[in-house]
Amino acid sequence: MYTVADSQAKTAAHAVLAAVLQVRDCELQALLWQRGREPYAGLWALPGGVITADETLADSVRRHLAEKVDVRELSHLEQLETLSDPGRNPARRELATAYLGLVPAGVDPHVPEDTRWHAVDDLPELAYDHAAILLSARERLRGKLSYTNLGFALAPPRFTLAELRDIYAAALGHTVSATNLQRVLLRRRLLEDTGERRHYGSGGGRPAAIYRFRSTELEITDQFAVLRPPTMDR
Amino acid sequence: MYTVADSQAKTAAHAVLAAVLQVRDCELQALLWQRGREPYAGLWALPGGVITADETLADSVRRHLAEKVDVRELSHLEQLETLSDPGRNPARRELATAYLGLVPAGVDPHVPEDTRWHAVDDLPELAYDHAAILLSARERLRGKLSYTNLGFALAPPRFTLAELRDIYAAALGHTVSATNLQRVLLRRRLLEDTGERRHYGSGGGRPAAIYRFRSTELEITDQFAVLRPPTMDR
DNA sequence: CCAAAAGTGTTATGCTTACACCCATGT
DNA sequence: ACATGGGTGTAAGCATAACACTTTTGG
Repeated sequence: MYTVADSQAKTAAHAVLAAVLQVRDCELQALLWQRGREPYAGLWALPGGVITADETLADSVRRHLAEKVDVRELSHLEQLETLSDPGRNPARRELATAYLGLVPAGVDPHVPEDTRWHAVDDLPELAYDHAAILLSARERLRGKLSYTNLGFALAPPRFTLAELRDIYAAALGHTVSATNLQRVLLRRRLLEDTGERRHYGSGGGRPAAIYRFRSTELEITDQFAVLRPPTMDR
Repeated sequence: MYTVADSQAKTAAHAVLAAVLQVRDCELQALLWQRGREPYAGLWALPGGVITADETLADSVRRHLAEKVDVRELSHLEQLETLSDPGRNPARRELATAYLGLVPAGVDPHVPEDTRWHAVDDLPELAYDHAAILLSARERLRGKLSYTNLGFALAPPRFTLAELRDIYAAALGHTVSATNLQRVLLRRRLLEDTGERRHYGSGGGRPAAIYRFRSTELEITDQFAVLRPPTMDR
């Protein structure tokens, strides 16, 4: 026989979680908050919470994130996967749908006391299954940086190629050549030159052209290179 | 105040749906069942149903599919996305997590009366948002055929290259050259020669070598060609 | 004039498609 | 012998990485 408390616990059984990533100080960092109470008191967790009866999952993520970071700063939000292991939450049965959120470099949202940015390469101990979610979020980001225009979501509105190289290098986790990055992104027509010029580092040097992304909607820019259709048909 | 009926209705608010695909008659086909009652009576729908309190989503898909098709035939099952639009089900609030299931060519599972295979290129009218789910399942399949070894899940245990070409062509929706398919899959070491030989078509001709996939676990075989790390570091 | 940073030209490489040609078998 | 389909050799195309070299500024 169910009690009212049971029924409410059951209705609250779907949560959302957000892996919010930003390139800060030339590192890929994630937004985490420190749990105050059990379970996992003191450990760090992804922001999120339970959904209400009349909102979509994406709306719910935005609503919960609003407490942590100004949601207008979110340049991209996409669903990752839904976790359903009955034992993932020791307290009660809870499904959780994970999202990837991105914040452009350069902005520094005001975050609450218990919340902090952490380098994804040097994470503290995380609660629940959040560490695995965060790493899969990074994998998704790395993949999409390569075959879509998702860079727009990590880059500021305008940038030099050296700045963009640093952002890509931080997100991808390996060095990136500004020379080759420029050619790839220009040939694919992801970038356009604004005509402005700016200095990057401290010393002298030739001023860099300032670019912007041509589109801020996600587009697939490079269909998988393998097994593509013959050029004649289709 | 909640009643027991309410609480059960609420706990039943998470469903699973499966887009089960197989190459049949050189076409990519999907398993659909025809709804008997409202809403959407007479329209075709993806198999699925609500989850129970103690199963994972993947287990639930397998359980619901067991009524439609022998689950031992399923060569692959992966999660697609979770749909959450409050209006997607007119009767009640219901989240649904969609899965992609694959059945190898050659087997012909016994299916119930109300269930039939339909060519994905020539679908009947589908209930709910199932048409969009089915098309996104096909996109996922097409992508993964290109950069993983997922072909193992569509191919029979042993096959000639001509047979494999027909399977890839049906799934990808464009012609595929057996010559080039062989070279790509052999160089990536996805296939191995069993040493056996067999005739493919009706007439004469040189007998074809019989191959099998080296692995039947999903593996990423071609990291994105673009923006890969420099060969020196990492 | 020199250092520093940006950007271009050029070459090398790897993977792919396209296609001609050789191979093995049945009738 | 010849038709039929299987398989290999080879050339061409394309996108990328690598790197030398030129350009443009500040001091």
